[in-house]
Formats: sequence, structure tokens, C-alpha cells
Amino acid sequence: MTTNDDQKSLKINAWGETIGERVSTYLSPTLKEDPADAEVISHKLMVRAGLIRKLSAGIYNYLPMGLRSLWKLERIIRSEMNRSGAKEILLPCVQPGDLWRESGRWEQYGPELLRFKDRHDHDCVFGPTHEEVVTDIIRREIRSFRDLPLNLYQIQTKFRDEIRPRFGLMRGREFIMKDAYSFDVDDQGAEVAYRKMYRSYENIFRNCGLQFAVVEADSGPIGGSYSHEFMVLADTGEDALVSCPGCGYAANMEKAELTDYPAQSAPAGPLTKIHTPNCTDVPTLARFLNIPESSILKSMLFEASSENGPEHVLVVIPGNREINLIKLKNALGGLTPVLCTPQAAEEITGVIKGYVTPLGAKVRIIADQMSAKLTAGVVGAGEKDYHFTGARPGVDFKIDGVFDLAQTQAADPCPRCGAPIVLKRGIEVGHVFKLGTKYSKALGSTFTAPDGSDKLIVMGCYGIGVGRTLAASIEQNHDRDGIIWPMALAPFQVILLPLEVQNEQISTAAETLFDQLTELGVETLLDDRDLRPGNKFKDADLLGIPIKITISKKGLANGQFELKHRRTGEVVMIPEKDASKIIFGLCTLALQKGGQN
RNA sequence: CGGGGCGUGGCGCAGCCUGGUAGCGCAAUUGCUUUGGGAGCAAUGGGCCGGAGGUUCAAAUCCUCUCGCCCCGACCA
Repeated sequence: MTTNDDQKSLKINAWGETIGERVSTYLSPTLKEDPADAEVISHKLMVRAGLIRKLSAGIYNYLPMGLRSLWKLERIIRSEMNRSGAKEILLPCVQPGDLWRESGRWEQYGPELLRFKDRHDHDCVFGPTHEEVVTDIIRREIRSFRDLPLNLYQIQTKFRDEIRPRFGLMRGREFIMKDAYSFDVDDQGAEVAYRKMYRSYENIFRNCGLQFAVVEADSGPIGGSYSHEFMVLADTGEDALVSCPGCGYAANMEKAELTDYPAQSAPAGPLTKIHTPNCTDVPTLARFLNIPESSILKSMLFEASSENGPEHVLVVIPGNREINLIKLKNALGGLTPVLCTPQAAEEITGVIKGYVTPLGAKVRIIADQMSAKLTAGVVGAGEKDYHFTGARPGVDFKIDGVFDLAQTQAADPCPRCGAPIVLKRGIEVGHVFKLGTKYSKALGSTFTAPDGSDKLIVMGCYGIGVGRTLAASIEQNHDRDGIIWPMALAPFQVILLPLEVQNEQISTAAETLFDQLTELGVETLLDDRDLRPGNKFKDADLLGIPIKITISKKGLANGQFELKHRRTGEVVMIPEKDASKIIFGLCTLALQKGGQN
């Protein structure tokens, strides 16, 4: 419980961490100005508050203050993972290249996989993820159905040589990830494991005091397999998502289904060619004809390459809609579609952009579901300055396939309940995924079933971006003055600001309260620097410590301290003699309320 | 990888176009005054101008090459 003699004693908790620190002997270098290389708010604030420093592109040092928050988060994650029955392990960063050849990812992974050779000229990789290594453990150690189910997790450093690291901890090359892997005897068991992790993740992010959404994610054209993403809601988030206030349906924008949306048929009538000069885009044409944009069926030419060479596909969709490229990709059986340039489209269709027609088209035509439902629409005439009205999908032109292809827009009806959809933005902090037998098959991980037969282990994998979650928390919780930590993640729960440390009465009162709080286990930062009040206030706000106690002559004259809540700005005077109990109570309460304060 | 931008004391920047003494603000150090929202005065220290090569009597400045970093596009925790 004590430390070296030449320093005032520091209290230590059960894990060996300090409960209280003095700013004068800490390393918390704060910056008045934004760092020049930071773009997003969390990155700026983490650097300014002295939580992290950049070492190299996408590679960061954690300073003491940042590390404390990281520990808090890791502790929350650990406790939930352990509660769910998962077992913690620690796997190496450096892995043999041969293992990656065995799984086929040595070839598949691409330049994002950091490869190097050791002194014996053996291929090595710095692990970007650990499916290979855990599966290797399992195939060696698991023999029988009696050994299953099992869930192994670790909190560990990964390296992915991203093309473009950015936004500080949000997208680093080296980053800390919690990754868990479940092993089950069959699909049903894997399903149970998946549900457990799903619930653990909800608990983790709730306990962090974060507002989040769980969304269905795109898992490619693999049938049966599915995945969910955990998104921290923040306007500055990189990912778009849809959410239904009616039934709770939520999905990544890429994945969001649409079953219906407003689209209006063009006036019925015979197919008529009309003169439409200079109407090369939808808004212009709609205005020219005085019809809604949705009555225009726009035809867009895509190129998709497979081993049989490039194929061209004409996509027909109502004029007021954007095409969702992921949906289109799935509709094309996994081939990546690329929109043809106007020049390329003109070469293939023989007409300039804006007048491309599905009528008599030689290429495959696939239609968005709503365009297929319209009784008539306006389409290009395949001839400059002319369109057709009254074109009947499937009658006047062929349709080779109908799919849900449109991007969801705000207020579109929910695919589950029909209520208007709301668009949000989020930061992906966690991902749960059903793997199936991909890796157990590649690496030969089997077990003996009760009937004596050998079966492949069914796997799932589950990730949380630890550093990213910290950044996301700041992205969601900050103001003009700095970070606003939720109690659960704050590096310290309380900061003490004695305004004049030269004044004996003030410094004694501060030291006394510091002792009392740390004795109670309240993590406290004492700003004992001989600085002007303004400096201390600014730093305290920047650091985002939830509770700020100001100790001044004025207050002490009445036997009181001033208590200010960082989040609300609410100020109360508290009596000196009860201060530690009151503060302890507030901290405890905040943690019980799921980390919010 | 393609497109754009930036490298000048610890941090943020000016100087470069039009070559000739390296400058400003903040921070740091010392002293005095100050003490409820980033104080004032005075003094001090600190810079192979990212690196290499070239042009020139002379290069932070012009030219070539290189390295690093940031921003915009396809992947991901």
C-alpha cells in the first residue's frame, strides 16, 4: 500500500493500479491547440488531452491517462466475456506463414497482411486476426464431442497494413482487439454460442455507457450464415445505418432490405416517342414532362467481370432512387459491378448518357422491384433527344431478373412493420459472425461424435475494436471544452482542484480529501500544480473527468467545496466534512446506472 | 494504389513566388508582481529549415531525386 520514501504515498488497488495520482508527478501533457494532423474530434481530443501520441502512421503510443481508460474498458469486456463462459487465452502476434498457406489466406489476404522473414528465412506474418492460430490449438487439443462447446477469447494487438490509416485510434494499422472464437458440435450449438456473444456485447456496450445500435450486416452471398454489427451512434460515424422506431429493425445501410417505397407509375397509354431535347438527367426530364421523378425508369449500364470476361448489365430503377451496390453485387451472384463511364456506355449502347433504353437491349436487364411493379414508365428511346412514355416493364421491354436494389431513404417503410425508417450514423465497434466450418475444414479440425463418426467443428468469431470503442465513446461524448467520459471509462472518477496550492489551508484541505477519497477506492486526480485557476479548469474540462471538486478560499470560509458535474455543468456546494462520502456515493451510483453519469 | 496538400525550435504557423542576418505566437527556464476560466513585466535557452544531389559567389527559398505525414476514393475491429 505504500511506495518509495521520497514521495508522498500512493494507494494501490487489488490489481496493482494506483487509485490516486498527483498531476505534478504524472505524465499528462495537454495541448492548447489541435494537432495539425488530426481531422476527427476524438483524435484531436485524445491527443490534446494527452491520452495518446502518434509514433507513425496508424501506430500510437498510449500515455498513462489513455492507458487507464483502456484498462477500464478491457476490464468491462473481460468481466462480460468471463461471465458468458468464454475462456481467456493469449496468442502470439507473430505467426508462421505456413499456417496461413494451409488456410489459403496467405494468397487471399493481400498486402494488408504484414509478412516478413525470420533469420532462418522462414515466412512469418504479424497477425491481423487469429482464426488460424486458435483453430490450430483446437485441432490439436479437441478430440471428442465431450470437449465441446468451447469459447476462447483474447485481448491483443493486431496489425493490418491498411491502405489508408486515419482518424487516430479509429482506424489504426496496429490496434487492440478483443477477439473470441466459439467451437461447437453442430449448427444449433453454434447458434447458441452466437446468441450468448450477442448478449454479452450488448452488456459490454451498455456498461460502457454508450448509445449503440445492433444492425444486421451484409455477410455476402453465403446462405444461412449471418452477422451483426454493433454500432456506437454518432453523427460523425463513418457508417450509415437504418433503424425503425416502430419495431426496432436496424440494419447496415448496405444490407438494409426494402420491400416497398413510394413510386408512381407514369400515365398509361400507348408507347409514344416524344421529343425531349437536352433532358440528359432525371430531374431535368421530370421537370420537362411535369411528372414525378419516380415515374422515370432510369437505365444504368454496369460492367461485372468474372472469369468468363466482362459482362454488361442494364439496371432499371425508378428515377428518384440510388442503386445499392452491395445489393446489386449479391444480385449478380457476387460479381462486383462497376458503373460504366458515359463514354463506355455510349460505345456499348450507341447513344449518349440520358437516352439509354431498355427496349430491345442486347444485354441482360435486371430491374429493381419497384420499377418492375410500375404499370408504365418513361424510358430513354435509345436515340438522342427522345424518350418513350408509357413503357410497360416486362411487356414493352424484357426483364431478366427482379431484385431489391434501391438504397433506403429516410421515411421509407420499414421492411418488417411498415413504419417510417430513420437514417442514422454509427461507428462499428463490434462484429459477431457465424463462421461455420470454413476454418475447421481448411485446417482439419474435427471431433469424434457420440456415434463414433468424425465431424467438423462449427465455429463463430466475435470481435470488438478496443481502441476504437474508446475513440467512439469520445466521438459520442464531448463538448467544446473537451472529453466527457462516462463514469465507467473515465481514467479518474474525480479531479481535485486546489486553486492556490501555496495557501496552506487550501492545500491541506485538498490533501485530506485526496486521502479520504483514495481510501474509499475513488479514483482521484489531484491537480497540485502551482498554476492559475484558469489553467486547471481548462485541463480538467479537457480531460473530461466526470466530477470536479474546486477547493478555494471562498468555499473553505464556509467549510464547503464546490462540486461540478462535467456532463451537465451542474454545480453544488458540499460540506467539507461529508465531501468524501457524498462523492463516493455519486461515483457508485453512476457506475450502477450502467456507467452513465 | 490513383488524385490533392504539407514537412521551418516541444506545439501551431509565417518566410519560399522575387536567392543575401531564420522569424512570430504558445510552451520552457529565471526573477518580481499576480491567483475563480488558458495572467503581466523583464531576462534566458533552444532550429544540420525532413534527407541526398545539383544550379549559384551565395539556397529554407530555384531544379532533380528520395523519405515521412495528412486529406479525398475501393476494405475492415
